[in-house]
Amino acid sequence: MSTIQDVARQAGVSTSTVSNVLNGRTDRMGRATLARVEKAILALNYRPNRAAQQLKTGNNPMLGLLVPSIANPMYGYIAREIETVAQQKYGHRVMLGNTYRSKEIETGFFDDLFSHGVRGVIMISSQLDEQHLDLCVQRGLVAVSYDRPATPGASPALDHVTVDNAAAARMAVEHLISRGHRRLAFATAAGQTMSRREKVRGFLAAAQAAGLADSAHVIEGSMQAGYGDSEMADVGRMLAARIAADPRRPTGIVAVNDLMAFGLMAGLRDAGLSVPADVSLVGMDGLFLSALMNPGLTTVRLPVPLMACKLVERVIGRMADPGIKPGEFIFQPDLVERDSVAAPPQPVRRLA
Amino acid sequence: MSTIQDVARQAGVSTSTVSNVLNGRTDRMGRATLARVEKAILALNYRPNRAAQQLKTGNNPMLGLLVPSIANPMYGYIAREIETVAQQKYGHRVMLGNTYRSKEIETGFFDDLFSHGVRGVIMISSQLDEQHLDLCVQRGLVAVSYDRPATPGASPALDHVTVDNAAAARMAVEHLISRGHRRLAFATAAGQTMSRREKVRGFLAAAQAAGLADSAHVIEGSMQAGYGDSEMADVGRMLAARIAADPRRPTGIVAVNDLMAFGLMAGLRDAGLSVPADVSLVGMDGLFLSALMNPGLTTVRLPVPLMACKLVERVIGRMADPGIKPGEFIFQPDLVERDSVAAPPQPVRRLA
DNA sequence: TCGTTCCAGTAAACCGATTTACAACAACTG
DNA sequence: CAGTTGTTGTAAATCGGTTTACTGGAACGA
Repeated sequence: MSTIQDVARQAGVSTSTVSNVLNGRTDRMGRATLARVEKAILALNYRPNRAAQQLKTGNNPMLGLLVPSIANPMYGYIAREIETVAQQKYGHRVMLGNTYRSKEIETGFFDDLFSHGVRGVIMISSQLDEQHLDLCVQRGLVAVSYDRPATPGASPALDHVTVDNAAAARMAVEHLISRGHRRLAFATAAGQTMSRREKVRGFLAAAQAAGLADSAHVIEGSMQAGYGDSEMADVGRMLAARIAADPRRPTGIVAVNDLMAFGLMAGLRDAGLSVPADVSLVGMDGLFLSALMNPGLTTVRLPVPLMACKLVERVIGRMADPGIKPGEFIFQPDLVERDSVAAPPQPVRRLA
Repeated sequence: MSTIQDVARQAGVSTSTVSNVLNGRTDRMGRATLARVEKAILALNYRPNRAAQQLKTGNNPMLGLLVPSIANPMYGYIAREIETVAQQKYGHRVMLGNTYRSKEIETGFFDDLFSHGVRGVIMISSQLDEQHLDLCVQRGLVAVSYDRPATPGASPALDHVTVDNAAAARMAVEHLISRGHRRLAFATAAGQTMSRREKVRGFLAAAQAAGLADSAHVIEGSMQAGYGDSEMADVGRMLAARIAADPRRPTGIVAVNDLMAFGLMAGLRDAGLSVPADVSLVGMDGLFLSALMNPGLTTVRLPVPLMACKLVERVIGRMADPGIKPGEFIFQPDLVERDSVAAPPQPVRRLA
């Protein structure tokens, strides 16, 4: 690997001049000098050593990206978008970490970000407890959080980029109601996250607004590990068994996310129930996989590419200009209709 | 952020001594001194600056990880395993990049690895052309490649960790044959990769061995973008339409991977065909999602966690000891039987 | 007592960039 | 001609660690 000294020697100038070229201060030298330096850079295939740059300047064109589990297709999708815009639009690389929703792992990741001189991080995780985040923000990290609204009253030290989760739940409920459903359920996993809480709130509010407060319930399955990829679907599957066993079961179910919906579909099938003939189902996320399910899953789609752009734009923007105040950015989802919702089954009238 | 100087001052020793503590050379000092230094480190919550360490020592506890697209659930799964063992077992972080199977993007990633002082990279991508890899290996990168066997004759500069793709295809074929299928197809996407080539070879060989050479065909769908996540399923969907339209269509299909199988299932359904009543289907990969499909997808499962361990072990091992020669590590897959394979439909006997 | 060895620890060079302060020298200006 | 300004460039300090070569003193042996 060649160094700035090699380039300087080759071009017959000082390292300062090479550095000036590197940093666009080309007005400080003659045209001929500039040309010589550029030629030398090309000839040696020179690339500045980031470690040295960073040591001196204190920052690193890199972003931290924390996801609960990159094996979750939703997080994989978001991560793809984030990495792509960070790289192509801003020239930043990304350092990836799976947190498994563990506070210790998150804290360890922050430590490593610091020691690597990374100053910005995108957090895809919406644990209720934000304290350890505040701590790392105090230490100087620029953090942007996905999928959780700002905690009212808490110090707004983070940016929040999120979908309107309550609206998403409302859209799902209204869709089911418009098809004639009256007995509704919201299927979710144990473990509070901000987004789940918001979705539950939206679900309940929408049901109440339609006068269905008494026949809308939240069903919660427990998770062992607590992060969700395959486990989320497993929870759905178990939940489906519970639902199927209930004689007064709901006819329309809203799933907290697509993976849960996939599990629910499989579980209902296991129990001999048909979607949508026996029960209708609406997912949330809009994974490309939802189009491949049988039946195709009706789902509330998040504008992932837009949100990813905003996430990256905010971290990098705020790293460049610390004067920018953290903000909250709420995106609107939309409903994608497929085949998992139909009219509720006609109750079989018992002959007395 | 506190520096080694702060620690030295606080403990009343020189920076060399602190450095010795940091690097485990505790025998070079008295017990009391060691204790003072350790106390100071704790008190200041000191973490060494990686950039400075790296600048001096020339390496960085970080790995590059290249995937075609992290939105592909299979790559997400592998990436999760890799990141987890790299971090937990070896204390290395990972820098992630989506290559979209573009040689330019890959090369750009290598450049950035160099400038960040990263010396090891895991490549999940099996393009036929390995030349640009050789180039970066020459420059001193330790590269480990997933899912491609070593090119015979080529310089074995890389480690190769791969599943026995030919055997995987053979298992799928033999399973179909054991259920009575005689007309077989292998569904794949355009664009040669090593693993696809091997699978095709295994498919054809197994068919021939069973005396079915004339009724086993490879069906190839074209891709625009060329990397595969949602696109791979789209190709499957299109391919299914083509298959359904064929009066002499195969009764048993092996898909190049699970995503392709998902697309195939959806496409066959679109065409009014039933899996497995009309056509049987075997996938490859063993995604957790394959268990959620309707019907559950029978698939050849790759031992992803084992392979991920080996990948990480090899890169890090070879970075530590350049004397280790690159090797080839082949893992065996296994068949997971679900509900997408049945006996072929009885041909309807036309009344003459 | 002198010379040697060992122990505990330090000073200083170095990794590869950035940046500040300054130096030549030419060209104006009054 | 002396003084000012502008242009083009450089020397050297610095970021935060690692590592080599060395030092002061105690302990030991002869």
